[in-house]
Amino acid sequence: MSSDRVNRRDLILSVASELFRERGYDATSVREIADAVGVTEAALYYHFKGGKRELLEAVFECEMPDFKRVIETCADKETFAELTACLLRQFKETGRETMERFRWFLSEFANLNPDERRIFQQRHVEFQKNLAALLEQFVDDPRDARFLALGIMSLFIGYGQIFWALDLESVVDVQPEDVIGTIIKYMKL
Amino acid sequence: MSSDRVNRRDLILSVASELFRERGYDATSVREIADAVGVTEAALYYHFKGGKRELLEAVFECEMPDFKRVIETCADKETFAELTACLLRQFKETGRETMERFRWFLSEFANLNPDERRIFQQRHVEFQKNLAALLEQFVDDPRDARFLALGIMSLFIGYGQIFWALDLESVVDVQPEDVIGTIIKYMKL
DNA sequence: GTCTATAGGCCGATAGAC
DNA sequence: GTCTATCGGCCTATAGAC
Repeated sequence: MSSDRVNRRDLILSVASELFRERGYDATSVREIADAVGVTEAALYYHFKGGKRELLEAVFECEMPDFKRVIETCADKETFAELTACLLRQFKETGRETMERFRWFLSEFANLNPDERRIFQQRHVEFQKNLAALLEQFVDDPRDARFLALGIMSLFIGYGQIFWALDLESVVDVQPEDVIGTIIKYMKL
Repeated sequence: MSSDRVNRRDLILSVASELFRERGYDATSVREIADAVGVTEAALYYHFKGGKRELLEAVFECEMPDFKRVIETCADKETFAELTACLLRQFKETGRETMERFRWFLSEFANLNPDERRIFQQRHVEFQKNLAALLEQFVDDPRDARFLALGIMSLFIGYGQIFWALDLESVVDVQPEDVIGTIIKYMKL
């Protein structure tokens, strides 16, 4: 069937994506990917003529974290407390997956070429700008709004890397709202 | 000379450590390490009978981040502002290297066995407890002190991963004192 | 302790039949 | 499009001479 054919490439991509994230690019062989999909290496090379490296590029593209939805969901809040509560809620719902991707991009950063790095960096700059725009409602100095946006971003990502990627949650028994929430509780805004 | 002989093992270790951090464990071959040291593979296997895996274990041990010095340096501060300023100063001085190691441990987490993971996690729990103890001077609720310690840790590590490991500093042009300092500026402590 | 030589395996990639 | 078969190369690791 035609749809089977069309989907075959996507299937390879999603399997490769999972294995790359699980074991890392260098530790994953084309053989393993082909086996997991249930095709031969030769078939895989038919779909990805650029070989393993093209596979990586395709995974980069489709696994790139996207923060647009987070900003959109929290755009209409009228107080700082409501805004941060909304961000925290989003983080608890979808942050785990985003943080796993972030960890992978970070660990594979050495395998990216300058262009690919730029794209990933640009995503974060974009998020920072959007968040800063939201914060300007509650902060007089736009410079402060920008720095606060970066700080909040650091706080969330720091939590994600320590407690989820490093699995410290299994040792310490805290929740995002405890750690991030307490910092925010002490902020005069 | 005897000292040459004693140091040979350490030399291999430091070269391996650098290559592992630069390219990752899986992407670094024993051949490359031996070449970089200037010995043959066979000589390397004489010093590390457990092969590549033993090399990794040894690197884990000697590259493990240690926060003791940070806590000691900032232990005598009398206000929250002084304490955070001291932490920020330490971070600017030695944080870059610590954060590079953190990034590496994070990216190689899948290659660690449960025991090794525990040791790394334990280091962070220890730091958190020490920092919480310092914060109890300025915060009434010990529970809040603990959560604030975790939050501050998240903030610093988040900054390090985003702006240094991801090299966002080259795109955004901020400094740790801008981002972390602004968050702290808005805290009522 | 360090070397040379080599075993044995998995790697990425391709040719050519169907 | 998918297969079988295969190539040359690099990998980890070891045996044995010096």
